[in-house]
Amino acid sequence: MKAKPRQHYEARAQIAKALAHPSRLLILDALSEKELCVCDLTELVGADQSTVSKHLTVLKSAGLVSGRKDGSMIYYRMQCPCLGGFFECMESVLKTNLKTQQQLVRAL
Amino acid sequence: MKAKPRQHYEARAQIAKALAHPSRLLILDALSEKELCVCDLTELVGADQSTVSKHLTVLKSAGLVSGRKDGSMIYYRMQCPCLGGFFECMESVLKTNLKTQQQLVRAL
DNA sequence: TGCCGATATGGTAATATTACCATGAAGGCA
DNA sequence: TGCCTTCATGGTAATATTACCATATCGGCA
Repeated sequence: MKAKPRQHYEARAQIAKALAHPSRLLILDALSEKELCVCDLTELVGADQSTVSKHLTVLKSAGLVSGRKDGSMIYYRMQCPCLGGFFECMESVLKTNLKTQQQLVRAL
Repeated sequence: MKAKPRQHYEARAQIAKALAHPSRLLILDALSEKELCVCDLTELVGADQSTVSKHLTVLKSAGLVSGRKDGSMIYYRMQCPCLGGFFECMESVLKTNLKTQQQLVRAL
């Protein structure tokens, strides 16, 4: 591994941080199908509108979603098709973790 | 999208949180090449040994790395080959963000 | 213009994360 | 056994994240 500057990892950590909240993962999951307005997402998440708006700001700052203005509403959409691969990776990690736990239980 | 329980996203957020720190990304990057002991990683990260140990605990709890004991040392290794795909995804997001910024600058 | 619905932002309290120091536990070796 | 090295853990202070309320902004419409 060639040493990369701290800045390199800071930038990547920013993206990971944007993914590190259940509500934001839910939002991304919903947006992976079609674009939705803040009101749709607010209802979906079930939190205060301002809270959802701030989550969207985080996702947008990380470059994971983008907003399209239409009248008084703003439709958000996913910006990164590759995120699907990440979600699959998380699934496989969780599956592996589950197997590991089962083995531990069996060994009792 | 079929509605998934909150728990579903909580579990995934835990994994994303484990990735959401520059030092931990640096550690994973190093471990992607070969297994390393805590002392190697402590020197690499340049933080207190206890700090690095805690980072490793976070990564291990998330199921992203595993430790192998050898004498008085513990060698850590990556547990999830699929993480590479995630890193590529982050790269592509960062690249896209850069392009977007350049376009904004050009539009001035 | 005046009001309303949709979003964003500022303020603030609760909670979580992080780093370091001090210390504990366990293995290797004289 | 006693000491040293390696790693983990408890404590604590600084910082970051998060949620909600209140409010500002902006577009549409009467």
